[in-house]
Amino acid sequence: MPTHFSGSAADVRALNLLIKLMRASMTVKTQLSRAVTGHGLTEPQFGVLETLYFLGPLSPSALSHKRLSSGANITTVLDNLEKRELVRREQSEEDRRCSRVQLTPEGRRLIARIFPGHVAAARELFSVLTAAEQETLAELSRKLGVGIVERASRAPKAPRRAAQSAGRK
Amino acid sequence: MPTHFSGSAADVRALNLLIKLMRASMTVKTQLSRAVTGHGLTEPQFGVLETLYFLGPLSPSALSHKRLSSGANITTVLDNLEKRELVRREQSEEDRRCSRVQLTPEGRRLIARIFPGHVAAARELFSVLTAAEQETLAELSRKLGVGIVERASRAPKAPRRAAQSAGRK
DNA sequence: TATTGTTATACTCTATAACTATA
DNA sequence: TATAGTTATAGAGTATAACAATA
Repeated sequence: MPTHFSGSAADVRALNLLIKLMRASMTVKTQLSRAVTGHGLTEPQFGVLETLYFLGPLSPSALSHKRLSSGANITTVLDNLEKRELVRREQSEEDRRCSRVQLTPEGRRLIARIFPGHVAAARELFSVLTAAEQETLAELSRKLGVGIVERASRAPKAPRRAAQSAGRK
Repeated sequence: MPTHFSGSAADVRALNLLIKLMRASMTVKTQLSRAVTGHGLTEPQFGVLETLYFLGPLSPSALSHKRLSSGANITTVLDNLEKRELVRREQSEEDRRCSRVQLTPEGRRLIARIFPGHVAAARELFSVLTAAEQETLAELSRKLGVGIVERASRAPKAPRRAAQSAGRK
């Protein structure tokens, strides 16, 4: 798509970056998802297991924040994982509205078995870049991701940074 | 998740890059999708319209290759676009198995209206990086994406380049 | 026989809104 | 009233397999 588009230099640069970045990330994602689907897991399911594996038991609402999806959606994904007995929900005793989601032994076993291969596959894919290039790419990605989130939180709605709560009331 | 993982230096580097790259691309994608869903389009629908807009009429099979999804899936997405009269299918006269998918005037109008804002939004997001950083990120992304695809096509199935058809029979 | 495309089928994901239980 | 989570509902995406039409 890079052709046919005429705009400012900044527009052309942005579009070029957008295409390259999306294509690269999609390619990586697609390649890596093979290992995951091979174990009968969908990508969201894998993401939830991985999150629980590294962060420990979490409430559904915490999971929905971490995974950036709605509560109802997390409920669905957890239902599917619970059917396969990979996670378990336990009700909290202090606040009985809350629950804690944790890996079952089988769930832990599965993610522990998949994860090293997942990393190895990523290492293999990334080996088309030198170590230095990988580090540069990681750093620029980090700066981009963090920068966007920070900017968004600084100016929740308005396009310019203006004191929003000081506006009309 | 970067914590808690112990592996070789290459593994740690790969996992770090994977997390940063996926997070950045997801953040960009999520931000940009708002404009698209605002027009009642899903991401796959937008992708198909965009592809037809820049490449002209294509067959469903060509679309499924471009978009990296199955033929049946493209059929579904095209059905949904056709319901809204944004694309039209025409049967080829030479090879009557084939068809050509093209934008309707409304489809062209819609994508032409959305696309500039899409680019502008990308430009705005990427402005957290300098122009030089954007170019570096694009170049490394390109190298990564192209490198993976080339490597995969060189060794279609086997992990090592060995004459596959010379194996057992 | 091989190719193009659709149908049939079956899930999973996803969101919004309404609801339950608790605080 | 507000919060945590589920249910209800609806639709879109996705894939595999079977099929039709054509080459």
